[in-house]
Amino acid sequence: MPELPEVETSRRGIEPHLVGETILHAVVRNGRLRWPVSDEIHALSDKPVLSVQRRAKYLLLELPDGWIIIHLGMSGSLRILPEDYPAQKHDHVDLVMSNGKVLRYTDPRRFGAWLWAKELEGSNVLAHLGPEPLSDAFSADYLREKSAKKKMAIKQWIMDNKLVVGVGNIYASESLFAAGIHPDRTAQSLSYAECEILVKTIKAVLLRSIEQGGTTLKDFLQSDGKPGYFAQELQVYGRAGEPCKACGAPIVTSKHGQRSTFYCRHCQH
DNA sequence: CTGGCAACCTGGTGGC
DNA sequence: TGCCACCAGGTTGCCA
Repeated sequence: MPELPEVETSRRGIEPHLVGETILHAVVRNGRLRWPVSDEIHALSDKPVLSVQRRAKYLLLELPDGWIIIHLGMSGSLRILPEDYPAQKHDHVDLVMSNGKVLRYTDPRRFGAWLWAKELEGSNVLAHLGPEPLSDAFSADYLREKSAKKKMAIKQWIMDNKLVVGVGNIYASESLFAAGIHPDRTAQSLSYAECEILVKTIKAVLLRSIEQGGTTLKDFLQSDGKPGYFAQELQVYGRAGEPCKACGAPIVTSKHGQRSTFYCRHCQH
């Protein structure tokens, strides 16, 4: 479920329930995630939450002596629940709060992560990440310069976290469609004008999805249990064989790396 | 350094 | 109903 808009939606959903409250302790039912849940998380006790932040697709809970770093992987989600709410099969981690609620992490595929870092700068997972897509650092000048010698397909390149973070498989296809750029184009082949358009459409697509509360695919729910509504606005993702909303030609699908790509042959060049 | 791709894990779907 | 192949929102790590 989680691309950047889903993570930001989760962040906004949980923040008011955590900041100013105290984590009494954690309950780790299954610590075998992408990496083992950090020892410091098992050992949490009586720590106030100072802030809830986000970097790329990582959620960052600031405590007085360090940071809880959470990644939702492919199938993870976070909800705020009453502390006596029964745990289900894939509910792997709870943070039990002083306000009678729990932050519950559910992740069937266990590709997610719960890590601890004393300082964010010392975190392996956050090192080497590119700029945030919604920041001024992600600009046409930047994209053009970084792409000058890249022969990689632009679809794969915009999904590379070293270039820019937060553009996942759904929004890569959606952004390229909105920009009218064919996903097979090499990164270095984009003109400056195309870099400008692509940067602009990536920001617009992500912002719009955040406004809509993320994309509902399979079972993504916001932290209050409501669905995200961006799926209704998807132009190409998951629409193979259906008519392009702009020209009526059938949307086609292909692969870049191991990931499905969706595009319109007529509208994207 | 780059690019390609297998791997991590579970569940849902569609074909036979 | 059963079995099996294949698909899925992300990221790392190993290989050539």
